[in-house]
Amino acid sequence: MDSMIRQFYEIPGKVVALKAGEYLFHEGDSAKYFYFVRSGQIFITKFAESGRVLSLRLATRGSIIGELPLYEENPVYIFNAIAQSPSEVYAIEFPTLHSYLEKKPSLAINLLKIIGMHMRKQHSKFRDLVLYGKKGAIYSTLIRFANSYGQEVDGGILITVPLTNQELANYSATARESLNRMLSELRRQNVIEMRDGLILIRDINFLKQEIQCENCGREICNIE
Amino acid sequence: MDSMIRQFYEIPGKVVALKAGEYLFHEGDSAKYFYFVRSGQIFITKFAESGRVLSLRLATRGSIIGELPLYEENPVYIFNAIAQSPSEVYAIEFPTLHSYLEKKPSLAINLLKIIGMHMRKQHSKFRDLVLYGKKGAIYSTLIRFANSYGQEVDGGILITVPLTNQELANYSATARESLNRMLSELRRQNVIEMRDGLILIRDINFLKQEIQCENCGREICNIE
DNA sequence: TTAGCCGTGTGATTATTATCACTTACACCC
DNA sequence: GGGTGTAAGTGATAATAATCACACGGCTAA
Repeated sequence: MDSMIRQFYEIPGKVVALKAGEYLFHEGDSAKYFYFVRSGQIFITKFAESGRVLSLRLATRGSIIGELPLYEENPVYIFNAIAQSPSEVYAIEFPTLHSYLEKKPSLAINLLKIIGMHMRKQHSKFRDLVLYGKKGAIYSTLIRFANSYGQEVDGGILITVPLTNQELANYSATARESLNRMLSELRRQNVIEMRDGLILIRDINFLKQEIQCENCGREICNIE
Repeated sequence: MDSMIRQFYEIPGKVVALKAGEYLFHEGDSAKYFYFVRSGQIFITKFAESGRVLSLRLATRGSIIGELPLYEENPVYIFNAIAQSPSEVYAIEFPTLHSYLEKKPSLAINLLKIIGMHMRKQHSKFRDLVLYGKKGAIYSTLIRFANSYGQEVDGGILITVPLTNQELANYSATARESLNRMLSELRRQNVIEMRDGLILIRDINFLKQEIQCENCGREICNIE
């Protein structure tokens, strides 16, 4: 993925540094920049009027952000982007990106590839949620986090991002209590365990089986 | 949308004619062609092992199909495409499309625009389902069909595509019986009515309010 | 040291949705 | 006209998930 991104560094833009918790943009803001992440992690979320929060991605080095309104008339961000940890992003103005895309076909094709990958991710997430309910959403989220931020340790895969139950619930569009109960159940079944406040997945195959994972690969089945 | 598609006609390809009910491709088939629809309507669906069917789109004139695996290593269709009525599609081989995209930046940019639009559609569908449950999925499906295939008539908007309850349920990932009950409820509330086997939406604003429609416009809120 | 806050865990209850089982309605064909 | 098939409609029940209420533990700031 990094190789596809490299090309974008040649486009003039600016580096933006963010502290943990700082917003890069809010949904509804008029959209001026296309971003990609140089370092750190960025939450992508959406608010519901009811007060609920829907978490969509946790972008990391090499992820692009804010690409959706690229060719809109009055571009507006439809998500929030919030730094989870201190982060740096590279910001390119839409008109600048437009002109480079017109001049450099290989750049446009790379962007096509990246966005195509995003589509695939979304489809697979949609599938998991729709066909296997909340359980599907939660198991799928765990697998995605493992693929993006998992580290092989003795006993399984450690998800190296600290996540509260509430945050995990936001990713699976679930009530915190429901998520909590399902995690307890998984713990009882020895599928996961907690280690220093992080989740250790002991039996990822169990999760995959339950949601009839199509083994689409880490390129697609991730949370970035 | 048509203007964006016109360019693709200049690429060498072949016309494929389909009878109603005929498959253009099955999920799992190795993918060789990128298609766009010249006439007729094409169902895009996905099967679950449980026997359930998930309907995703009803493509029509100007819609592109099979774009997802365009840049995959071993491209495979991940959906089924079935003609709903007698249809014609234009088929372009992936390598041919690749070379044209490299030569004509404006073509790549048009494809970017189209795929970007698809992303927006998907996101809004995901939102409706996730935040407002099955009711959200069903109301959203009705609104999308109205936007794509609705005709203003006396008393409301007539959805000019014949749809069984089962088919509608597949679009909303709902049990037929649940869908049926919700439609009955909407009929009782005078929000919809049946006319010659088609659905007439008498009060689309009711549907929009219930799911906190963001009024994203027909370009996005459709089923194509 | 202690009060306050935050996150976790859990029981009880309610709301939503699926499933099962069946009836009715209608079109089509012999 | 009767038989067959397919879709619609509906009651009863079960499964799933949300909501409400509250207890507990750990951390921290006064």
